[in-house]
Amino acid sequence: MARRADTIELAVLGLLHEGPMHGYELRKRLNLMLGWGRVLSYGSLYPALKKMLRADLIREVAGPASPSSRRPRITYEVTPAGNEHFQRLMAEVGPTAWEDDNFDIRFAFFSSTDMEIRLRVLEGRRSRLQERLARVQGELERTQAEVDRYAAELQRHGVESVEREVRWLSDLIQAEREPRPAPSAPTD
Amino acid sequence: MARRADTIELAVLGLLHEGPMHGYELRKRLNLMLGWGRVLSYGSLYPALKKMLRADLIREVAGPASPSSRRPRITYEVTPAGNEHFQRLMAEVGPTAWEDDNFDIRFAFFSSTDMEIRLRVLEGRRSRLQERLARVQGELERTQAEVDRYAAELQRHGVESVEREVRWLSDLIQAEREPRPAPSAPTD
DNA sequence: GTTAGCATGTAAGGAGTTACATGATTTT
DNA sequence: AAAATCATGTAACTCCTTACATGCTAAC
Repeated sequence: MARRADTIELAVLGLLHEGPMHGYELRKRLNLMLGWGRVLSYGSLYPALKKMLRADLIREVAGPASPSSRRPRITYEVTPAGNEHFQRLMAEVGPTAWEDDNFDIRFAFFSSTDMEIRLRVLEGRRSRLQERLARVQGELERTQAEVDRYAAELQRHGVESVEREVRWLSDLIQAEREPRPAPSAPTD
Repeated sequence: MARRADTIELAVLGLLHEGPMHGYELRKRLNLMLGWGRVLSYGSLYPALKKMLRADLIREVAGPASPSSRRPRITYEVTPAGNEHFQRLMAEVGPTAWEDDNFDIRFAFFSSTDMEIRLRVLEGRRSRLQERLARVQGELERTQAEVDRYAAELQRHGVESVEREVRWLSDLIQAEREPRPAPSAPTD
């Protein structure tokens, strides 16, 4: 099943998909990629790598990729089993929280999957957002008068942001469905 | 100092500011208020209430607010010490992560603080976002060519969203600075 | 009469951060 | 020569979620 911890595995496998890397570089790339949102610490990355090594999802690369000199860096690459696991995680349909938490990472590695899965992920996210939107707007109407001015503004801004994201997803879904890879976005 | 756990305290104190409430209701209101983002479980709320009770931030309300009948609900109210603590948390300048994590909650309770603090919180958030924006955009330029199509689109969307939020904050800051609260009554 | 919602709590466990420990190499 | 950055790792601790335990009342 889709556990919480699979997030790191997904990210690591996705990055190693591009080529062998060692832990330090993995962390840098990851923190760059996530950008906004939490940064990953060594305290979670290295143990995760060890675990993945034991599970045969990744393996150490034999040849010393760097000429020599430096401290022995441990460079990893994906195993066939790791590749399978990656595809499974990319396609996985789990609890809402899991799918939402991992949307960004999945999206970032879309190039490494099929269109079928890309569409499923995009549409899944869109429908979850729309569902929440409906729920929140229903609650807004019900409690309309009694809410504080600032609380209301926060709600309004939240709704607006989510509506924007839904539009973004819709554009992406459409672009995904169209055969030709359009050069630029139609603007907003 | 500002610890991670203070988030719940801040939220509870802010809600109780509106009037006495029991745990169950507190949780409902909170999950409504947070809306998007994680929901709070009883497993964290009730222990937190106990802890706050011990710290004399809240106290049980004597009079049975509800006629009777129901299971004995424990209704809480804020103590003077709790009120002080609330104001301290609202004004607190801590590590970036803490301030960012708590921005929404603080904003939702803006009515319970002074304009001075509101401005500080809004401006603090804006400058942190702008800082990150500059950093990410710098990195985008540096790595421009080599990034994956989807990863790039995610970055672009992220930048756009943050830019929007900066504009939103700027509007709020300006509104806060203007003497007249344009649309409706001057105060509450 | 049984399901759903109200209401409060505890125990176990997951996940990740912080802080510590260590040492080489490059830049200033 | 010092400071920054590369590089890997461990241990303790925090915080929260899940699952369990309990029992009442309202609605269907």
